[in-house]
Amino acid sequence: MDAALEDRTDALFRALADRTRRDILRRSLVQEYSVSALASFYNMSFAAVQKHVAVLENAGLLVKRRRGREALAHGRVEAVRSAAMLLDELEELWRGRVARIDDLLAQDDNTPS
Amino acid sequence: MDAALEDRTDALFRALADRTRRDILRRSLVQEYSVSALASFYNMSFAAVQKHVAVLENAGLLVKRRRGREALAHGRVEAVRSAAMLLDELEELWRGRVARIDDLLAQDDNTPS
DNA sequence: CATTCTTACAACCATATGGTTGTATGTCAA
DNA sequence: TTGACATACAACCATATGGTTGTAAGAATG
Repeated sequence: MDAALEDRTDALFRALADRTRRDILRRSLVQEYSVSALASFYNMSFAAVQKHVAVLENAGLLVKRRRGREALAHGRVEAVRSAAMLLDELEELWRGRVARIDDLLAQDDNTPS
Repeated sequence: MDAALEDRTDALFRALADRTRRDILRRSLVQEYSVSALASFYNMSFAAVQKHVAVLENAGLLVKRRRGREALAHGRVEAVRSAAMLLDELEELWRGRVARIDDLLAQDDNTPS
C-alpha cells in the first residue's frame, strides 16, 4: 500500500475526528456556507473555524469557491464515500473474502522486523 | 446530539487516523494476535505498539482477552460498522433525505453564538 | 476615498499524541 | 526456585493540534 495513500487516509480520518469539523461538514454537505457564516454557529474565534475548514479542505472533504469577498465552502460527498469504502475494506477483510489481502497487509514502511 | 456520543466518535475516527493502528486493526480483524506478535510486525518499540493497541481498544475497535501470560487482541467489526454508519449518515444528509436533520444539526455544546 | 466586511495568515500558548527507555509484575518452563 | 517471556505502566521528549490575538489585504458600500 502506497505511503501517499496512507497519508491521505490519515488526513481523512483525522479531519473526521473532531466534532466541530464533523458539524461543519454536515452543514456544508447540505448547502454552501461562507466561512464567516460557519463561524457564527460556534462559540470560538473566526480563525479557529477557519483552521477547521482548512483541515477539512486539506483532507479533501470540502472545497471552497470564491464569490466576491467571501469563500463559500461545500462538502464533498465523494470524500465521505471514499472514507466509507476504506471501512468497507476492513469489513471485507474480517469476512475473510478479500482477494487483495496481500495488498492490504503488505507493508513497505513499517516493515516486519 | 449527545456529547458522550461525540466523544466516542472522536475516539473512533482518531484511532483510525494512524496507519500503524489501521494495520493492527486489519490484522486483528483476520485473526487473533498477542500484543508482542503484533509488535514484531513493526519497527518500533513494544511499548509503542502496546499504546496503539490501547488506543484501538479504547475506541472499541478491538478487544483483548487473556490467555496465560499473553493478551490476545482481535478486531471488533461492529465498531468498524458503526464508523461506516456515521459516514452513511453524512451521505444521507447530502442526499437531502434525512428525517433527523434537526437531530443531526442540533448542537448542545458548540451552540450558535 | 473611507469604511466595513470577509478572508488569510503569522505568532503564540497549552495540551495531546506518538515515540522512547526503564521498572515492575505475572506466567510458563526447566 | 530460577530464569525467560509477555504485559503493564510511568516518566520523559519532540512535535502536532486546537485554540487564541493581532495584522494585512481584497471586495463591497457609503
